[in-house]
Order: sequence, then C-alpha cells, then structure tokens
Amino acid sequence: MAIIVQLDVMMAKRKIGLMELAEKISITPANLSILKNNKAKAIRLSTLDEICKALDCQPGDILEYKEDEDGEEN
Amino acid sequence: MAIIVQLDVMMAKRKIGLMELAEKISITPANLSILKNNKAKAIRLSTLDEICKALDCQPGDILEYKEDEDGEEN
DNA sequence: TAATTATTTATTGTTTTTCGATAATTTCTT
DNA sequence: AAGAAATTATCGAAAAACAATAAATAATTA
Repeated sequence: MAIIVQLDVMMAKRKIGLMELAEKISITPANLSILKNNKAKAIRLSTLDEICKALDCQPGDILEYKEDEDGEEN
Repeated sequence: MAIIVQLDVMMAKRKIGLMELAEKISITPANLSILKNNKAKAIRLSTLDEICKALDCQPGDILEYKEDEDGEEN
C-alpha cells in the first residue's frame, strides 16, 4: 500500500486539534484517529468531503501516493 | 457531496481505455465505470493505490473537492 | 449500415470496511 | 500530579466495495 493519509499537516496549518475536527465533521475522535494514522483501508467520499470542507483544502493535500518502499503489507 | 472523481482526464492523458485500465488494476470494467462516473460512495485506498500506480499520478489528479453547488444529493 | 467493440447500467450475493459507541490506555500539556 | 488530548481496541450494525453476470447503450470501424 502506498497511499498515505496526511492529515497532520493541514490540521497544524489550520491550528485545529483532533477533538475539534472530529466534532466539526461529525465523526468520533477514535475513528478520526484511525484515519489520521493510516489505519483505514477505505474512506467514504462523504467523509473526505467533510474533511476538505472543514480544513478548506483539496483531497490532494491529504492523500498522497508514494512509490512502494519495502516493508509494507496490505 | 462535493468530491468528484475525475478519471477521464488522466485516462485520456495516458491514452488508456476503461477495459485496459480495469484489467491493469484488477477490477471489473463495470465497477471501474461506476467509479469513473461518480457513482461510488467510497473507495478503498488499495484501489486508489492501483489507479495511481497504473496512471502514474497522484490522488489529487483524480479527486477534486468542489464547493457544493445546489442540486446534489447524498 | 451492419458488425464489432467499448462503456454504462442494473441485479444479486459475498465480503470487507466504515462508523458509532464505549472503554481503556497512552501521550501530551500545564 | 492532574487533566485533556490522542491512540488503541472491541463489538455490532449499517453501508458499500466488489465479483459475476447480463443486458442495454454508445462509439468505432469495416
């Protein structure tokens, strides 16, 4: 797997914490944390939508395709 | 919903048709068509990965957040 | 125009995964 | 140390991917 979810950067830029963002996009902090730390295997476009709206950014600011280095499974 | 899947552009750029891409990423043409025409409600990161790999592009080339115009449901 | 190919749409069933709810744990921060 | 924030884990329900398939529509080509 070489798709990386990079929420940290935009969150820092917007100065918003996980709790606050979670509330804004109506998702539990637990699930947002999973998303934030690349533990999610899929994402609903509606969720991506909420995130982009809340952080005022594009999917490309959050999702990155990185050439497979070794040592990844999935 | 304001997340748009824009596969057409990159496919044209790479001169690859739906059938060929579908085979490359190991998904049925039917399902790829659904994805291509914004009928999908979610996407597996593994699928996004395959697409980026096959089209040699970034998620941001394929996914776009567009401010809600009216007349969309979901 | 007819035949062929590519694409879209629809249906059904299986499997995967999100997501809420919750609790416990760990990591900041003050 | 105490409180807040973040992570991790578990369970169950609902949603959705995806395969397989078939049928319909659009596009291409002979």
